[in-house]
Amino acid sequence: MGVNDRKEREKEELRALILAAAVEVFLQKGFDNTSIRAIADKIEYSPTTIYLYFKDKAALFHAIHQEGFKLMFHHFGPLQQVADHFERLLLQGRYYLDFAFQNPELYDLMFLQPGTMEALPEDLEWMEGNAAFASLVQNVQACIDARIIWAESAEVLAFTIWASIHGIASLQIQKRCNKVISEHLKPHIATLAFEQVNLMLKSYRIDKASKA
Amino acid sequence: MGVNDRKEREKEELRALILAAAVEVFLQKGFDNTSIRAIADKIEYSPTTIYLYFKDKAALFHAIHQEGFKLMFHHFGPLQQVADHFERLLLQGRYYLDFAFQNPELYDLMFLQPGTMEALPEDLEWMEGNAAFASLVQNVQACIDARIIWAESAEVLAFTIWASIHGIASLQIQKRCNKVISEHLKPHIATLAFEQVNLMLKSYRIDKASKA
DNA sequence: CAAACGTACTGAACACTGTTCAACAAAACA
DNA sequence: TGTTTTGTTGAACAGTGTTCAGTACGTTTG
Repeated sequence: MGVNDRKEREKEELRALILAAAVEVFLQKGFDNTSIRAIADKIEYSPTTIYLYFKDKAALFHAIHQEGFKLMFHHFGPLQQVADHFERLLLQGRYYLDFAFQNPELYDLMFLQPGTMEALPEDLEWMEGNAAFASLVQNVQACIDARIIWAESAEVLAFTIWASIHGIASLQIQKRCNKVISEHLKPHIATLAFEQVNLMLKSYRIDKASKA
Repeated sequence: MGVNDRKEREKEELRALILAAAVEVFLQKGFDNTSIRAIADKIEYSPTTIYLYFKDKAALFHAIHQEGFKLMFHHFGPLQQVADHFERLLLQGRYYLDFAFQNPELYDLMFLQPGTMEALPEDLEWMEGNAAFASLVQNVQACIDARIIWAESAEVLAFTIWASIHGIASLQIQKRCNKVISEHLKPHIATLAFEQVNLMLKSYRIDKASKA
């Protein structure tokens, strides 16, 4: 049955085409101004066609949000080469912030838009988010096991770390930073953020002096 | 001219009526489902009338956001009675999180929705946010001056504190918490958040042992 | 008191949005 | 060749923010 194979391939291709166009429009015009009709126009198909490949607009945005996570995991790739546990944890924080600052619209969709969570397919788990958080917990646990840092619960500490870094990213992306911070500090927000991450993580570090 | 006075009073009253209805619909139906027509229906006026009192939907939401800040400042009221600088700073963190958890929709509008910032009247300053941040900076500065905590810059530390707490509030309100945190931790998110605030603030405290 | 004015208000319309459904054309199969 | 399946779409529905010409009423003036 070579015919069915080809048809399935073509279906996959059109789905990918729609998704690519959706990402493009989304990154160009932002969340609120991304309409089904605009996406359809871009690929020269009828708006109705999109509904044959995605249940509704929420499902389409969920697919975009998945692309965002793919990109983020790709961004995290180099971490696997870092052997030192604490260094790896530090870097993950930096890479996370890097990703947020470099892809504000995607970060918004992944971690800020509430709709993205409400539209999880069939109320299943948030796989992408869980995977990302699990990798953070794992890195924290490695530090605890190696007695580099101390914490009662790796999960709680990981959540704390995540919240702090996310807070900076969120304030920046949702434009609360620039309205509040002094003019002379604005160019250094990214630097400040990194220093903050370092400082926070190091405050959990077991003091080597107290060991001796 | 008693007539003009009365007219101005009536105009003010209708504006207040529209705003109250807008807040009510907003708190009931959420940001996305608050339509001009729904607000107009509630007060039995034509949708067109609303545009005689508010330039557009963004201006109306800006007014709601102002109401939110009024409520928050009211929430902060008891702080003025707290004489101990460090205790006051701690409490401000708790009250801020309290406010966020108790008024998620308002917090969303005030600190998360990007539209709220883009629609500042005539690109002026973000007065409400600036005032709130200034009060935090002031409390931090008081702690620094009293040599309770150490920091190079009160503003930078205030920003760091704000970002951390906002991060927790943001993850909670935008529903990323419940999807990622273990089942047994969920009932304690608020508690965890408070402990996190305490821990973070205390890590900046000047160690009394090192003084001696 | 009656006519003119000013203004608070509105109905209808425009251009958009997401979404659905009956209709159609073309490809696949018999 | 005739039938069925499949991919695609135009038109429509209900909703959105917003505008503008028009109305109706309270106030001021002649």
